[in-house]
Amino acid sequence: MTRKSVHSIDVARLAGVSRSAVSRAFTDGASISESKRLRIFEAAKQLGYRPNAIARSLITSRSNLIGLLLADLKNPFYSNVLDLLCQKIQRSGRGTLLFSCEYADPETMLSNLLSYQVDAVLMTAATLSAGLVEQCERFGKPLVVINKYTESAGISCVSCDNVASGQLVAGHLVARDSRRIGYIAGSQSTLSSRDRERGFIDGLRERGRDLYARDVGYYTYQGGIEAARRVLSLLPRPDAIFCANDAMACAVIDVARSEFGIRVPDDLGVVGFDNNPSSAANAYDLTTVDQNIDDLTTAAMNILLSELEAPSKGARQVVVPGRLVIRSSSRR
Amino acid sequence: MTRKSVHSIDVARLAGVSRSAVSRAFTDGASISESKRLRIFEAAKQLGYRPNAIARSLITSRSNLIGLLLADLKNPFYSNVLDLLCQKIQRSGRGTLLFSCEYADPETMLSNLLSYQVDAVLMTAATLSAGLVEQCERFGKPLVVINKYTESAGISCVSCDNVASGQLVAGHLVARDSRRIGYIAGSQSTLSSRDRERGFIDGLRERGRDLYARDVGYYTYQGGIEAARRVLSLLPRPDAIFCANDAMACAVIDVARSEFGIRVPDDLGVVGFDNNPSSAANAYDLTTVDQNIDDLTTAAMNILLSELEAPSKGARQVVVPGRLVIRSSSRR
DNA sequence: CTGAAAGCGCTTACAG
DNA sequence: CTGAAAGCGCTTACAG
Repeated sequence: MTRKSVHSIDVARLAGVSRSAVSRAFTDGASISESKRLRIFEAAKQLGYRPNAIARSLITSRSNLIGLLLADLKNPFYSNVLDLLCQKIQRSGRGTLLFSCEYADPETMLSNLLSYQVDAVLMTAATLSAGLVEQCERFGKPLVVINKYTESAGISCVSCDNVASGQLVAGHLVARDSRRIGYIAGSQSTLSSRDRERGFIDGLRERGRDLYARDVGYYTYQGGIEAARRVLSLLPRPDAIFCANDAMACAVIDVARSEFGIRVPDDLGVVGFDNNPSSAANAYDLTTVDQNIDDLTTAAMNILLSELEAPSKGARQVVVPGRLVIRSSSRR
Repeated sequence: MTRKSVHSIDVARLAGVSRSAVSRAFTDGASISESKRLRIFEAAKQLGYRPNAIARSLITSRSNLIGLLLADLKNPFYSNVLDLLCQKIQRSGRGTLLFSCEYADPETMLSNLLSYQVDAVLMTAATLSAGLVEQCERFGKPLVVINKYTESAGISCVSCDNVASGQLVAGHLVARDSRRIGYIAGSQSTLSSRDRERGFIDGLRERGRDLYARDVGYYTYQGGIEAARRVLSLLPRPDAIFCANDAMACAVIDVARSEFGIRVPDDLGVVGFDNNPSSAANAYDLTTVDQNIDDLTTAAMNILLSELEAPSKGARQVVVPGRLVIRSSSRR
């Protein structure tokens, strides 16, 4: 049953040509007569032949594979990023080799990726260790990082303009005349949360306000629940809270309504970050910052592709503006 | 800068052995003395060598890659499935080659997968066409389908027990004494939605009830909104609605509360399917059926791995029971 | 246990 | 445009 698989030589015989010709028929821009190419395609179709991408990779030293290093796929932000990246990689005629850093060492996963000779690496997981960067450099593979950057390093990275987005939110909350304004951070260690906070605080200061309260929710719904309980226990109560992501913002709304009897937005304005699809649902109708994932992933792919064509152009940094989406959770 | 990459011959020279020995050092169970293996590892580490997985694949005709054919990654159910599969594939010492069928022809994507000589194929996307099955068979690659099965075909598939789960929900709603019970289907064409409906209706009948209303929401929040508007306009109104997934169930709750002033669960019990993380949030606190994704993906991997060890055992079908998670959206 | 040699399936200068 | 030949980096009988 497991029939012997078909190779270029089989196609060559059937079409009455050489293996070289078969190879050329499947190579864009190779010099081969149109009639011969057609004859070969005919034979190939009849036999169900497609070139072995593994053998091709070995000889051309281009695998046409992009390596992805991800984590936290339960978070809709990351799964949406993956979705778009995967589609864009496909559209470029390549394939996606995926490794998750959840419960796995990022350097080992990168090493796996590189052993498959991926042409380039995209990552959103893990903080950018020196080892990761060095490994990519040693293999001469372009590395593009999405939304997880270090301040240092000459690494190409694409991220949302977290500082400016924080400022946007500050402007919005001041405009609605919130007085006691809180911030719930994602985690202390991520630059994205710190940048959002920095922009937010700067934005408040510029408008003559100070941060009234601050807590940490670790980017999770449950963490948000606990932070919300602490922050909403303050007296006088905050009248607006900005959260570093949507999951925590939804938690704040839930705690406010069900445990404190606080009306949202009347007594409390709430703003999130990410614009997750579910944040738009009526029950939350959450004001949030859209990170423009489509632009983010397009920018990442553009860097990657141009780096593949002409390597070593040096690192590029792209910052994509965030878009404030005002919904009823912060109306007044 | 792009330093010449290091190959087994370089390691061999440094360690003073043959290339064969280097290869054996990196092959589990190959006969090589322990001292030599250590010496080789030493040299390899010094040079930063790892065997080229592409070359290895070519010669062994095993790529250690599992091909995934997915779609609808925006749906948390599928992104959670991907997350678990990817981790389990990694843990088996393999890698994940991912293609999305969103806006792409499934047969072409499968062909891409096969051109990379994946050892097996897992799919949740697309309905199982004859072409897909035939292609896998011709290449002698095991194929396991998750939650998208046809009634025919001798294909290994793993799915939630949709019929029994529908019955569970029926039992629950009758027990809470709902009288006018509705069902909102996912789509007519998916067997999963039809099976849930069949089990549900059977379960109602067994308890002497009939379905009071029925509509279709295409598995989306927006589709659920529209279906909810129609179903909730019926007079007398339904007093319970079972939806084929959580997104539609949340839509029903939102429409009931904000457009009809209906109290959930007091005036209307709502039950979903999937147990998405966000369905547990206070605002919905949704009763739902958990598909046990962890069991589902484990079962799929088990079939795959045993098929890789001893091919052609014939198709296996695994049905994983669903678990009814009762929350406040259906309490009385 | 060990090394020399053949070969995995392809592509690509090279010479015509 | 075309084919014969070399070679991509590895693994694995084979003989010792």
